[in-house]
Amino acid sequence: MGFDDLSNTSLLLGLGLTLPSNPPHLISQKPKKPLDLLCFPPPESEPSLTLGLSTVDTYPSETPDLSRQPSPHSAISSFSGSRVKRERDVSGEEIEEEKASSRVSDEDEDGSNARKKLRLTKEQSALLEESFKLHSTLNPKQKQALARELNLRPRQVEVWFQNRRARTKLKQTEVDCEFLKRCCETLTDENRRLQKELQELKALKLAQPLFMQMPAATLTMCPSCERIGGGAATVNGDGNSKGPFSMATKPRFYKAFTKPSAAC
DNA sequence: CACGCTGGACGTATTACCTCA
DNA sequence: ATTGAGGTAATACGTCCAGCG
Repeated sequence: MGFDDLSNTSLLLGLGLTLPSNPPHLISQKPKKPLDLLCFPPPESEPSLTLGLSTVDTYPSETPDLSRQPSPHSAISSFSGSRVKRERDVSGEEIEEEKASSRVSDEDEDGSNARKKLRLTKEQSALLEESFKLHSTLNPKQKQALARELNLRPRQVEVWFQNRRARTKLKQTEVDCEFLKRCCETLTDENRRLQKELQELKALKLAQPLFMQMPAATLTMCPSCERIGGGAATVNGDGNSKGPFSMATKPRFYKAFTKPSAAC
């Protein structure tokens, strides 16, 4: 995902309590470790500051729609009591599978124990990718089937999925980081511009005699926010509004809003 | 040949669940 | 019925390092 893709998305900046909003596949699973902090949206119901994209497709590989397919444990959870037994049975199969697999062995032909690097074929990689798109985690049956299909050991399939998850997450983190950096730059620029505007307005106010100041009715209003005079927000003598969320209650007649504030 | 990158493999920590005393 | 210990399995994470360009 490049930043070109982000151009069509709106930015969400929120501060407050977030209700648990775990994706379905996480709800159906047994609760595991706390989710990664970079997960969007934040899963914990604590006060949080979020900055994210409004599009749901932002993290396709991280939050695949697993609600339509069995998650690694949801398929087993309905068996509750026999869960471990079933998994152990499958693990037994795995051992047999590993013994039977002739493609890779822990030892080389010459008997040395050096770590031999497996190179997956294009077909194997493609099938694994395809499978990962469907579900980023595998239940034992799926792992078994995939391993059989690929002529690999289940352990290799498992490792591949582990690495794939980790590296997908890493990549996404880098993208998020880059995106947040850009947001930060933009907001810094905006802040600088507004500070400058404020200074100029103050200077203008001091320079003008009181009677020459424009009556409120002639002031230009920001067309997009239209907050002047609206609502219950009151403006004190300094132009500062009272109330927790009011802003931009002072008209901005400078520069005629050639560059309306992003806050509007 | 050296170097950096990619990705397969592994070790460890954590968590959940089960069995059993 | 409850509880705590021990065992097992799955996953995340960090790291190593072979192989490749």
